[in-house]
Amino acid sequence: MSENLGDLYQVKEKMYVATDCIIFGFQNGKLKLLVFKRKVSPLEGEWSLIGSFVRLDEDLEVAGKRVLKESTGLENVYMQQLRTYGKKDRDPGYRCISVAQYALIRINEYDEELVEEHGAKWFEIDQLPLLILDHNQMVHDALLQLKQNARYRPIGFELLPEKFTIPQLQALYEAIYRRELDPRNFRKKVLSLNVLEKLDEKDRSGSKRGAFLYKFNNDNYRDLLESGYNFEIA
Amino acid sequence: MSENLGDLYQVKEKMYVATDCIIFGFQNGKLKLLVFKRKVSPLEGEWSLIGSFVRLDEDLEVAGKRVLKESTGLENVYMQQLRTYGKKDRDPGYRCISVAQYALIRINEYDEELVEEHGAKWFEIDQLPLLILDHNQMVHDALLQLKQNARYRPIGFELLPEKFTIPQLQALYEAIYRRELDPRNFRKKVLSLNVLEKLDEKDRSGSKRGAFLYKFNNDNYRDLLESGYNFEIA
DNA sequence: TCAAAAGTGTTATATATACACCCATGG
DNA sequence: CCATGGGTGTATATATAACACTTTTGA
Repeated sequence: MSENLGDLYQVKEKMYVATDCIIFGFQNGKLKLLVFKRKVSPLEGEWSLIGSFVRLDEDLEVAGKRVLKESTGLENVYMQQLRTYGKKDRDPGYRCISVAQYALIRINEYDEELVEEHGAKWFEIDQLPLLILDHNQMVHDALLQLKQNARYRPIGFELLPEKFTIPQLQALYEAIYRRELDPRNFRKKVLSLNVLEKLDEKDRSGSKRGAFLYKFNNDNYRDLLESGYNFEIA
Repeated sequence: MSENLGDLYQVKEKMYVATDCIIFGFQNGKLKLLVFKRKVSPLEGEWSLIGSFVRLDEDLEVAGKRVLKESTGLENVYMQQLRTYGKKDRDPGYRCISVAQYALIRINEYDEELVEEHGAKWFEIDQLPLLILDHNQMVHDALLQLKQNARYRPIGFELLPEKFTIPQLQALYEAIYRRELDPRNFRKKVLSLNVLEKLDEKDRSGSKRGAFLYKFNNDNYRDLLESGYNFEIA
């Protein structure tokens, strides 16, 4: 029923609707992307994002989560619609529009076997291979939105393990913003937001001295959002 | 070819793809929306956004511009994809996803006859009627994005006539942000951006004394964007 | 003992906010 | 001559940016 003018002209043509997932992870101070090697023709053997056709009885959002689960085993992941790519000749085979969605996952939690089974591989964000169709464009747009989004919501936390150190968090923001941040200013700012809980443990993987672990406090975050504050960092 | 996992399962089903336009205008200090009275069944006589099915040989973006032209006569309008609405039962008739796009138009430039022909009407943004399907949700989302977008790009200018006064511009931002702004601070800020050209004419429609008209300087705007500046106002 | 990362405070600068009066004009 | 909206400047508070040294510890 979303026709209006369409009705008047009696032009009603169905087309394929796909969804492609831009899966971000963060490891060793680097922002990474999970990319898939196509096992089927056409374009077999080329790199692409992980996607699927949307089924008739399936919400768009559900389709995205299904793809993510099928390829990484993960559920309950932060996922957000990016935009829809609908150039008429974007897919040379047949008319197909694609709703791109991006996911932020904890890279230590995914199912490695499943990922391998799907011929997927993590690439550093600035060492991406050529992807099929408009997938490089999708990644480019997703990075831009991630950058903007990170200013207003603490989505950085979605990419870190439950317990993380402040230097790790800083490295993540540096990777997203693609610039260095001052450690004193960063720490001051992020602690002033009052959404981090300091734990008694230390993580010694990054240095001999070790850095204190923190975890994210969701309640305080909600309060903060409601009070109209924003998470602009650096 | 955007299938991947989809291929593996051989699930390939076509569906309808529509586009709906959220058309904003600004008049007498009020933000307004152009809404359409359905002339066809089902839901005949109900208010809805203006939309159409996307044709097989038509870019998504082109479909949006076509709808806008067919309903208002306008071309070369600022238009931007909002997001895609794809709940499986959003349209009770058949499976149809809709790519919402919003347009900012100069309310003094549209083709009144054409609009009337289509049974369309301007509503003030906070006096909108109930719209069909998820169209109220679309408007809600568009308003939010407009608000956020206005902070970083001078899209306010798209809604004003070519020549406008600073009080008009302020009223527009007040309508978008839904709060009052201080006239001294607003003027200072907006002039400091160096994208306004003061003209020798005055507009006396708002007061006896009259207010100087300005126009928007696109070249300086481009420079400003490149230098990384943002248009955050108030 | 030293290399390497963690942690800490202060100052300067820029930006945002608050605020009140005069100006020009048509009616 | 007065009511109405247009136009202006300054002082304060807040946020951001710049900057260098001490601590801890395993190798």
